[in-house]
Amino acid sequence: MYANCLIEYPVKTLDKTFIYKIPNTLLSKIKIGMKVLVPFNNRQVHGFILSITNEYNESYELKEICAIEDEFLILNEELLQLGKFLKESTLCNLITAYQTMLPSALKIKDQKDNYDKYAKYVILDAEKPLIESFITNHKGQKVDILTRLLKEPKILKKEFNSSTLKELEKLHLIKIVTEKVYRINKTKEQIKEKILTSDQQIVFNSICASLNTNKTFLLHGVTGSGKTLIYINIIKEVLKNGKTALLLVPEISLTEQIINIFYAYFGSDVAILHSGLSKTEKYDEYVKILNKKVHIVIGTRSAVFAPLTNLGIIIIDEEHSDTYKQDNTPRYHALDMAKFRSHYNKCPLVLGSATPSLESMARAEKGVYTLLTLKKRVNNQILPTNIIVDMTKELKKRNFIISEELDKNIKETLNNQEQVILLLNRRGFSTVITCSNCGFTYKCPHCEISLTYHKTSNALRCHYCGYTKLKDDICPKCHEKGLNYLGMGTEKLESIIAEKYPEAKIIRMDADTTTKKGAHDKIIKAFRNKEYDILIGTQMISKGLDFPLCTLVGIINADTTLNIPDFRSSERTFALLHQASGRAGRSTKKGKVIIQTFNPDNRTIINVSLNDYLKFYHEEMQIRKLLKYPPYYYLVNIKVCSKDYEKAKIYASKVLNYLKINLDSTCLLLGPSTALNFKLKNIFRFNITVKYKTDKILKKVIKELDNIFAPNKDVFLEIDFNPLQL
DNA sequence: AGCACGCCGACT
DNA sequence: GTCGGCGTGCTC
Repeated sequence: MYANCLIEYPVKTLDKTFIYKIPNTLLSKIKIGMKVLVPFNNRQVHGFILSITNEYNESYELKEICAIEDEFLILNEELLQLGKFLKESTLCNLITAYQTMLPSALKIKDQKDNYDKYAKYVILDAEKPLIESFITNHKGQKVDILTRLLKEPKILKKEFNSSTLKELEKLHLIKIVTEKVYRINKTKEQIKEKILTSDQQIVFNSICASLNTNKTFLLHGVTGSGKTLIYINIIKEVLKNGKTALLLVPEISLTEQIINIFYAYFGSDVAILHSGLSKTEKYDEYVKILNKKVHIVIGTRSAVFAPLTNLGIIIIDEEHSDTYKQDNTPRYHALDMAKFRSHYNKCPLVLGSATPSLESMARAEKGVYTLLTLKKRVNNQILPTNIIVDMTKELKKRNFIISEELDKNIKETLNNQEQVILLLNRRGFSTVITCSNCGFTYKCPHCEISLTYHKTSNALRCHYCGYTKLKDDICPKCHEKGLNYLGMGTEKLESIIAEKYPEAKIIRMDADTTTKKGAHDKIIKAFRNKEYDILIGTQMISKGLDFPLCTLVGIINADTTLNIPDFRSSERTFALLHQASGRAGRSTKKGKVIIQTFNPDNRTIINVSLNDYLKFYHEEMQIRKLLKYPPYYYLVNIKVCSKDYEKAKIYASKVLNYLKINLDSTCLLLGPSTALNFKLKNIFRFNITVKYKTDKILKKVIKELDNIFAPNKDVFLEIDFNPLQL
């Protein structure tokens, strides 16, 4: 028998299988998907067995497989195929695909010692009557131990004095056993079952009616409409059928609440997978899944590769979130992987969001996905009232940061013993020039995208098409000398607020205050327990959190994300502001949201204030159609990278030429332009973007291009299909 | 990737 | 004469 093996090195030249003879000693043990050790070019290397054959008729002599690395870690048929799909959709090496699918402790290179954790337990070693008679005839700790063991099947050894245990062991009354334990252990809690509302019931029913199909559902539910409860009920249904469930969430730390609810409902039947776990914890959780100890997996992006078998449902919560796309190789989208698994397992895929991505909504409109809508919040709470404040007017009143309206409302809310959330998204790092007099921002005439200021060249530039304009001090709209840099961090805001409202207790949550493990959870819990009155934070406070006492949300500057030079900036802004406003008034009291902006006429901001996703969606679709962006066109971004500026530049135009010749006229080409991170780690990168309608020819051409560049040493390509950022 | 083979320059 | 530079090519 012979085996085709994939070698551990992630290089193009080794991106193929090598054939080995299976020695007789291993014949019975070896299986497809196993990690093995093989001789390779006078060394021993790790590899995966991809297939086994009994045919071999080449002329050269074969080497034998040395050993099985891990008898129990096996990539099953589904995962092996999923890896191939991952390779195809991102053009990475096959070994890279399999490596990304495994937790770090099980990656092929990791010289695995033993990550398994064991514990010693005491169990009974005699019949019940014998134990009972011993108890009646004796006294002391020995009796205590035995009495407890009659009630509990096993008890941790370290709870008792070991010499006492030894005596009992000698009498053959107890035994000490070693068992594998998992580092994370949760138990079910007693919870009062919530009944679905009639709207929720309708959604639940239509998904349940399709449990044995690979339909994709888009669940568009307003903030606070109780999507989590629907997920729980569907999963219960799936478990009843003996199947398993996969729930993807954008970021675990922000979704602590969901996890806790699931632990409460399902206890040890849940495994979690995310970056916050230690290597060993992750290993444990993975092994739990592999050993079929759990039926439910909750996790972030890479959890889409969880080795669950017999999947009955896949749910992607906050479907629109950017975190589902990996931003380094392989640049996959969890949604695509989920679709593959949904087809493979013939199980439905549910995409949930209050602000679906335009791509998903468009597919739902076309009937590719089944659209399910939850229009009402549970208990019929009304959505918050949104007030737009024109900051250009406030500036004239010398209110730079807090408008009169917001100030008034903060005071009122504090007086009512209610809570305030202030959102300031300073993620827009690239300096944007805005006129403080009239709110004007520069836009590229070709791309309708904000221009970015480049200090080195003293120019404004479009990162999409390369359009460049010299820096100007005078605003072209109002002809005043009002052009200004925008930018203030949460830290500065905190001190301003502290000064303005000295009686209020303030807490800040952003990347700086949440570096430590568990810091997120601490801040959230403290705020929910009303230890603080005002929460200041970046976008991380906007998602899925539930603060019943919060009735006011203030958005300090709604424009920061709007001005990021990206065709998705409107979509992101809408999602962020809508999510943030959804934090207000989730309990009995009505919420209020104050949106401060320099662009009060901006369609996105107006639609946020109207709480109208569909209106936003339709308007934004018009713009995408006009500018030929997704979902009307697909995008692929090719970065031509080199340490040598000239080489990068020359090869970029070569790539462009190659594409021009080989692609048909329905494909549109942009660039080469300098990429957003033009010079990163001393590597220069040029962007070329292709807009296309069908990927039939395109995939082939890009693949070919990739192969042409593979042997090149000083220039390399980074290819990103469906990029979120260019 | 990593190692052998190979063909040219400055040294005991 | 020989040690060693890293260019090229191959790995079941």
